[in-house]
Amino acid sequence: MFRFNKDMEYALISLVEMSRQKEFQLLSARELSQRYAIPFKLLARILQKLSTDGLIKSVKGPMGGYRLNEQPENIRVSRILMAVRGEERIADCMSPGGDCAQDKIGCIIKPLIQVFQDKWVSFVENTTLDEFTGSNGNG
Amino acid sequence: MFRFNKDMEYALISLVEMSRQKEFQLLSARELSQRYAIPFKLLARILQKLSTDGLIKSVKGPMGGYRLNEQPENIRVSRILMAVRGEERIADCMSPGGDCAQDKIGCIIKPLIQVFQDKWVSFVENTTLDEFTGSNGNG
DNA sequence: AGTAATACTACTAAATAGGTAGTATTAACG
DNA sequence: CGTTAATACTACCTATTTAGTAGTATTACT
Ligand code: FES
Ligand code: FES
Repeated sequence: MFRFNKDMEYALISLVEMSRQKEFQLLSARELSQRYAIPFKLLARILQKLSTDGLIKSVKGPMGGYRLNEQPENIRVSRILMAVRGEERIADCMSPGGDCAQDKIGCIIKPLIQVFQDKWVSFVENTTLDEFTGSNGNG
Repeated sequence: MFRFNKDMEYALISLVEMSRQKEFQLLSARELSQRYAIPFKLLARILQKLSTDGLIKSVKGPMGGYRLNEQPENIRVSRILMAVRGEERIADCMSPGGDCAQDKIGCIIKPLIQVFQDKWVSFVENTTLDEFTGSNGNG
């Protein structure tokens, strides 16, 4: 609960790495997979999602690979989440029209859940990739 | 990923309900279980965790049950999380001494993960139960 | 033609979440 | 003192989600 999963971790690693490439220089799934010991096919699938979204650009064939399609300062964490995981809420009842079983008497914790949801959305909307690419703490 | 699970949902419902009881009045697991259609044994186990933590007080025997052991304004969400789930981070590498596989070259996304971790902790530390007990939005 | 890259889909394994069951302990009440 | 209704604890099972594997198709450089 409330944990980054591997897909997001791999997506973030890939995007940060790409942001460090020289402009228009491509980075292949194979290269990333080996550099970070990430299962190749798994990583490829994630990169394809980022590509479908338009966050990154893909080039097929030998010498192909991926590169960022946006400036890091324009890449919001919310967009990465959307590309990799699709639309997601912190609880089912936060979906449009969604609700839990206690609708008759009114759910007593919905306001609480809503506060979490709003804060979360605000956070991922206001956090961009470039905030992290500069400082490379070891660890 | 980043979703409330049932345990937390049930814990929150229980705590908010207790905060609405008259002072020192007990609420039993059976009553809560029926009122919210929550599996009894499952709910009982969660309440026992809250009791072990000291968040709520338990009374055994007929006429027994649970009541809040703290003022709602002193119950931080972080404490509820700790009682129900134990120590948890948004990623393994956020644990003391923890790290991902890329320690040689320095993990490029650790600063990013750290930002999330810090913001998250700050949020759950600064959010208390009483912020929600007043407004009971239906839905 | 051969090869090295992405694209797509189906499947499997591992981990987590959610729920069930049974027994022990405690205390009110007749 | 026995019955009963409550919490306390532990083991187990099932369902869902996460993580990883496999195979094939497509594209384009050489
Ligand atoms: S409506 Fe969200 S938990 Fe009840
Ligand atoms: S140290 Fe946290 S993902 Fe690398």
